[in-house]
Amino acid sequence: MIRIKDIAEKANVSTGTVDRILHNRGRVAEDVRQRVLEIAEELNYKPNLLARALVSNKTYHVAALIADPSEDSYWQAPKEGIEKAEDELKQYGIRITKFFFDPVDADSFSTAANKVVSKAFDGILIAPLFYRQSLAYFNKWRRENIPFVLFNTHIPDYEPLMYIGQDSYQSGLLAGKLLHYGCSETATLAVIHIEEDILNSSHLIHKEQGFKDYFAQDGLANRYEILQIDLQSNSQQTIPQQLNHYFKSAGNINGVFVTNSKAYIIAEYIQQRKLQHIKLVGYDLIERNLHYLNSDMISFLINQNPKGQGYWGVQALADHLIFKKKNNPIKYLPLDIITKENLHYYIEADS
Amino acid sequence: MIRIKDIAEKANVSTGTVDRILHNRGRVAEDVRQRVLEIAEELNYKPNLLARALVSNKTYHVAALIADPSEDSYWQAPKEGIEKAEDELKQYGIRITKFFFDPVDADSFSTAANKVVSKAFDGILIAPLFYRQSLAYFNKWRRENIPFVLFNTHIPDYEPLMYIGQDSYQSGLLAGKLLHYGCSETATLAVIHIEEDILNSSHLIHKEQGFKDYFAQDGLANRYEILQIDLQSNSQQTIPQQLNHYFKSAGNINGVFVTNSKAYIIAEYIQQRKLQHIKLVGYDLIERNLHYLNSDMISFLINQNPKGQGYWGVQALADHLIFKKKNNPIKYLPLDIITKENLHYYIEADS
DNA sequence: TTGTATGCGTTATCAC
DNA sequence: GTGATAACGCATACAA
Repeated sequence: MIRIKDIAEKANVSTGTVDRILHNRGRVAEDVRQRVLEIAEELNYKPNLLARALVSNKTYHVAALIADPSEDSYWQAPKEGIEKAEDELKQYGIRITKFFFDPVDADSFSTAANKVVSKAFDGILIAPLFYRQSLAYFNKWRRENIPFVLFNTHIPDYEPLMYIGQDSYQSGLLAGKLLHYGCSETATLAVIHIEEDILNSSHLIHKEQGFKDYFAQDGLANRYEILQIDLQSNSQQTIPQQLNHYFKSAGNINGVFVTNSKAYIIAEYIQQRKLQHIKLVGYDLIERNLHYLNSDMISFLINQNPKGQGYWGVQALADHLIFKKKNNPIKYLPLDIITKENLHYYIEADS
Repeated sequence: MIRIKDIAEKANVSTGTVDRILHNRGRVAEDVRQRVLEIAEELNYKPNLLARALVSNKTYHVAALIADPSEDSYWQAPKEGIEKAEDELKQYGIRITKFFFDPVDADSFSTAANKVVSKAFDGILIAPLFYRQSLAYFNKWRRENIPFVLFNTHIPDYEPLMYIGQDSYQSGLLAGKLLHYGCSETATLAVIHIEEDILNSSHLIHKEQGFKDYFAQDGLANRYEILQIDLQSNSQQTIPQQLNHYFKSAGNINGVFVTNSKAYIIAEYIQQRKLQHIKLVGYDLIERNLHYLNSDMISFLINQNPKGQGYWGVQALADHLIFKKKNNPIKYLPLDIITKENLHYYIEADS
């Protein structure tokens, strides 16, 4: 392994000079600069990250801005991922402060983001559930050169350090495949959005589009009918009543794709109405879904590794802050297909 | 973060003394020993792994004993995983020497293992495909206190540092679920072993057992017929001929589970005979399988993350050698369900 | 039996 | 512009 000292000796300068060149701190003669850079290149110098991390025993304060797990248990997993990463990285000087907001309340998001802004953090991990509210903060952090990592929801064009999360469109395609495989040659399928403001959630639209595009491929187009259903509990009818209506008018529904983590609502309905033949695909390993996965009401859950999203988000910030490593600006986590039989590998994934 | 120095000050001794106590190097007064250990406990001392790795810039020589990828392309992935880990760990002093053997030749395994034994390595990663031949080496390494990690094939009772790999029985259950989900209320299914000496491969038996047990559960037992088929190309008939025979005598086969990475052989047969309605589940993301996965001849491939097995195997040795960390003695990697639509996350998984 | 000094590779400060 | 040098936390050789 080549050290700075090796480069220095070969170039007949001191380690201090080499260091200044390698870090672009100026105060060096141009010819020396050229020579040293050439030698570093030639020797294929790679800094020793251990030594670097050891010497810079600075504390880095990172803010994590996520939805409150007590409002929506889905957010428990990202929180755990963040905490796991913090645990591993705290000896390298990473400190994390978490800020929670209500996932259905844009104002609470802004309130939390304002708290973050008032504190001067070295890096920020954020799940920008609210598009419009997020933009101003992104601009501010970009101006101030504070690195921020997005996860769960992608908002391009604001140069985050990284986006970590799902490929929504692709997951819709996958859901299509799973229902197609489980249904006969011809079938009626429903895409159901539950308790969502669809127009404000581009990722739901992408999921639906992926699902529909799956069945638009050669030979499938006229054999499968795709319904789009919207369920909101705050209307005149309860959700089961609304479902009664849809299921009656559709005649016979063979498969259902729920675009968020609320598949358990459909599963419950299926169970009560004894419609077990309906294949059901949804998202996310939350407890109420797992219950129906284990009783075979839900066929498959697509897992977007929410814990991993939190974990890798913090790791990306650490790579940047501590190790000055460069990462890809985007990291899609695998779309894991979960069924009763492989579930436990994914919920015990603690190593 | 608590340092050795902090403990030393609190105990009114020097850092050298604390160090000797913490590492059990003796030459300390018993009362001092007690006091220091108490203080370390009380302060919750955690050694700084960075500093430790930095100072002990020893080179650790690790041997990796795997099957030759040019004999069976499945082994390309473990090899890549090993190389990826080596790349990450070489700055911490890990050097890996790879030894290849022919996966169908027990003698070549012994030859390779003998080479390993003659060299004095600090740690060994091994895929013990041949049970009987492996045992003597395990005993030797255990006697000499050389840590060895098993992957791909589990041989308990010899105290490896760790086993990393698949849970064969569970993967059989999973295959059962996938075929059950894709078939109608009643069906005939085949478990096919291809080119294997089954009696000598306990993991194939476990897979088959898991598969059968899936269909032994309540309500399924008398609706599904399970055939067991053995294919060997070195008999009088070609494999397609043998398949003709089985398929004819069975009447109608609706689904096939191939217990190793050779599902492509069945896929080819299905395609040529225009039996596309047959659902096919197999193992492993090798190129010939992927081709048929993409053309929908193969419905699902179960991935056992062979690259991850190599990678984590080396990591486990490094944790032990460099960081003196303790790991669980067993690590089952997730049984990933792969279909055309989520495939690319698993083959590009390089981050 | 105990304490001190030195070095690992990098960074940062300071004197020249 | 440049080159010594100290420091990060740990391990260890050697002096006491």
